[in-house]
Amino acid sequence: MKLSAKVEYGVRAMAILALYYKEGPLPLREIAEQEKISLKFLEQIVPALRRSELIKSVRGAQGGYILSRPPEEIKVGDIVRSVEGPITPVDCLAEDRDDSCCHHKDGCLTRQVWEKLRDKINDVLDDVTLNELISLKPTQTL
Amino acid sequence: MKLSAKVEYGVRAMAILALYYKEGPLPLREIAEQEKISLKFLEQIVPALRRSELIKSVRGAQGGYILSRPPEEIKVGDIVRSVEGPITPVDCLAEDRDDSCCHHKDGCLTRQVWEKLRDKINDVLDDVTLNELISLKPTQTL
DNA sequence: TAGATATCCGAGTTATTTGGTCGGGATTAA
DNA sequence: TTAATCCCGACCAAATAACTCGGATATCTA
Repeated sequence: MKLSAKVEYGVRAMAILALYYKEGPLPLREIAEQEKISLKFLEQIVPALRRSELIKSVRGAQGGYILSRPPEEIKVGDIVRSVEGPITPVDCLAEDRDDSCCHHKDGCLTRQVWEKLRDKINDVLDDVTLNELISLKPTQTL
Repeated sequence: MKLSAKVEYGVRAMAILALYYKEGPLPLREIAEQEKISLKFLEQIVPALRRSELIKSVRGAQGGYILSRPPEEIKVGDIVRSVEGPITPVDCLAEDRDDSCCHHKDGCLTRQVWEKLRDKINDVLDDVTLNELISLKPTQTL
């Protein structure tokens, strides 16, 4: 029950972009430095975010990335699903196989839990926007 | 954001054991057949459940496994955590590293979401007992 | 006591996924 | 024109997942 490093980095990157939202495009190099992420690895993560239209790219010198919409309109769930695809706790919930979950024709005993789990995960992640992420600021290292 | 096959099989196996709870120990062979799971793979999954005292084993001929407690007292969350360990959506929530989540000394922007996510996942899974699993019966293949 | 039936244990194997790296091409501001 | 930047695809190593296999140990039944 883990998120991939890609998702974690993706969300961190988006949080940084939220902080710089009003200041025009921010190059990946900056994000990579601030978050201590390999630039090359970051480059591999952001295309998904762009294709989902969560960010826009500005090519060439002085270019970079900028959020497509204000931070309060972007949910963490959007980011997670963009980078990792739809939330599917177990394979049999994938879209392509509407019918046969397991081999049981008489109804699978466990499917309901997994559906509920999937829905709740989406709920939690959709309940937090980038704006909340950067303003609820620090749980403080305490 | 996937559960392992072990967890999925583990929950399925526990559901079967719940169905047979009143009939004494059920051998793995039976479960393996009903759920079309490799016996040898099942053998590798159940020890965790036994060590967590969710099931008891009866060795020798006519032996098998039986739930340690009635189905209504066993939560799906118990099973998942038993087989897969504690729910940690991202590594920095693991127990051993209370302090440094990421490299930020000034408080990590994202940690809160992951904590919330972890808690909600546990909530959902702890909200369903084996009894509910086998009595809410079929979402019907529909 | 002799099977037969089970659990139990640990090592080995294969396939997939993850978490990257690397090289270079296309675009554009200065 | 040069330097900064995004963009794309191939490659790679390590870890993990999903099994398999062989056999030891316990115990019921006959």
